[in-house]
Amino acid sequence: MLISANTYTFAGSTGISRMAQITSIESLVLKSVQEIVLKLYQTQVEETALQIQETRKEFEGDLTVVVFPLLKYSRKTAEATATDLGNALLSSCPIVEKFNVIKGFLNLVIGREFWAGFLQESAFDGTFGTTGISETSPTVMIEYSSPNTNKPLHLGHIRNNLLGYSLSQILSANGNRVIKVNLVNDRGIHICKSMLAWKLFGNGETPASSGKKGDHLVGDYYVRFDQEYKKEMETLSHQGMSAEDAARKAPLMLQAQEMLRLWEARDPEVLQLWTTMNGWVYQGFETTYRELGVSFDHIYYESQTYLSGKQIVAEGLEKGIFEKRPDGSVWCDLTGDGLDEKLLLRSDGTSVYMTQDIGTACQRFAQYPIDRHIYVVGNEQNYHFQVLTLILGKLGYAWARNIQHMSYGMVELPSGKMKSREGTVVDADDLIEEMVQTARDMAQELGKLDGYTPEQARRIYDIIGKGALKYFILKVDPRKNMMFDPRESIDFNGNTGPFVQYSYARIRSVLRKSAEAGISAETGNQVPGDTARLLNDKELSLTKMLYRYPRVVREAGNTLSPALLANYVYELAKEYNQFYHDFPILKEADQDIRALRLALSEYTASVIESAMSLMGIEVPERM
RNA sequence: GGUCCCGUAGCUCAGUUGGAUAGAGCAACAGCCUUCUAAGCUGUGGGUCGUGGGUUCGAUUCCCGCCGGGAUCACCA
Repeated sequence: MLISANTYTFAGSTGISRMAQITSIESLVLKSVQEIVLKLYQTQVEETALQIQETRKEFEGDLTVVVFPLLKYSRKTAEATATDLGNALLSSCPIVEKFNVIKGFLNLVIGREFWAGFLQESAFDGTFGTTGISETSPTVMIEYSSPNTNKPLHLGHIRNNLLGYSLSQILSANGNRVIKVNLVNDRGIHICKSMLAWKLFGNGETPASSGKKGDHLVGDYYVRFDQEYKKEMETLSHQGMSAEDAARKAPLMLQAQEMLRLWEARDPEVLQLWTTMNGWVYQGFETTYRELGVSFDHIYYESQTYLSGKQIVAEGLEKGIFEKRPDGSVWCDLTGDGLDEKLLLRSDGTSVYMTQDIGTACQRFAQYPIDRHIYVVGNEQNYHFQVLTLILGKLGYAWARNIQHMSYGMVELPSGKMKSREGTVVDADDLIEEMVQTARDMAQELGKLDGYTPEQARRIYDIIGKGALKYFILKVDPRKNMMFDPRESIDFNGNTGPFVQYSYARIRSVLRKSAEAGISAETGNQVPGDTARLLNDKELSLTKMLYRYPRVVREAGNTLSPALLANYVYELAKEYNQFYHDFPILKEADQDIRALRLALSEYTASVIESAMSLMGIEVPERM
């Protein structure tokens, strides 16, 4: 459809050349093998039946053809088959320089000319590895963040936001038109709880009067409600009431429910309070979003969309897709799909979470030409999204199949699970500040930024602290639960964001010095004509790693996994650091070799910057 | 109880559509700064891939059972 699986553009938008549009070496070899098998064994094999993979490090070669599946056609031993194939490839496939056979594995060495050509023809300018938008680019809506307005954001939200933003970047880089949306849950009983507590115990406190960040202030009253509510329940049970009754009949709970009724009846006083307190929260959220570097193209509020699902449910009821019970509640029977029955409207006619999501989905697909809709929501809601798509399908919406739940795992702490009410959450703002603080302490201890103005230094602490946090979270496979150990997250060595950033900063330093010395323009580094001859082993393996980048970007898009980029960029930085350690760059006497190393350095920096930006991580010029 | 997810080094994690002797980081120990940033580089030790079967040329990967952990099945969102 959009891009064929095996091709991509070497050069950016400009450099059209003989190699500008080339097929990857894998598909090239694949085709050759197909032809050879047809010729030698008179058999037409499917591409999927052929196995070509990257050669493992401990063997010589770049690509490996696994010949076991071909033995039934060749009717020879694995070694003989592999050797036949190898010889045939040598003559038919010019990029194959030599081969070796170990057991049933045919290891192919790709010639140096190919790698040199790759370096010469590619535009390492930030577009490398990415696919631009075209006429036929699909539109992808991606919902993430989706906070409640009764408490500040915590570590769990951070994972959601970082994933959501990174996925938008990755999908954009894969030639999609991405629309980032946020659905703010700004109404409901939990919102009323903090409103009520503020009204009863707040004494008119405002963010301005107390100096508190708005979302934190409101969150404090949410906690306060819970404390006071518990006290009431205790009193009631001392008076002989059952725990269940106490929970239901505590005055605070009744008052909160009354407040929700008034809100739905658009009581002016309640609406006023609601508008004011939500306003505080939004200001707080805005700050946190800005600090995290995430953004949205459109923000939906549940207060504006929660009614829209009711109409659709009513229509479904008429068509007999749903059923009404004697008490007036409306249900969807999913027992035929192996699930339970699902409530869609309460007996009092009010809507539930599912009703709202049905409504917003319909609204969005009507409003935008969406080809695909991704919800970045925790795996605790797997059931919800399974039901949502099923119901939309039953309602006859063909686009229901274009809905995808990007289900990510929970963040756990060494102390166990995070629970808002028990105060065991890691607050988002606190965490960000701590990481930036740590970056500062460490930089000062190492004397890294001597000579920088305080503003410049602060900017860099910011980049490093946030880089550490983002990388720590994004490097884990999003589908899996992850452990967040604060002590470990603050480590800036090894497989961490700062390690990658440091590698970048060091390259930039070399490039600055080379520009100062007039050796080359900072962006004008080009590999020399006889690169194929000059490349040493380390430079060659660095080149091969750069070559892999476009594939990694695609794979990250296909699997919706920023972790692939993190793993890749870490490997790349490690590879470069070894090269940097082992070979002089500016001090290299041979001008051609020096030019080659400068170019490789610049290309590496460019790919690091690109990969990191797809994760929403900035890189510093110095650190 | 039904459905679903997870189990890889002491800890945190990688491990491509099934492929060769299962890899990193942290932690521990030992080296490398008169040379482009040592937030770096190099080396050592560390594993019955939870467990028992099955599928096949080959299983950490696919299927089944069991053990252990988690999520969910609300007139909460």
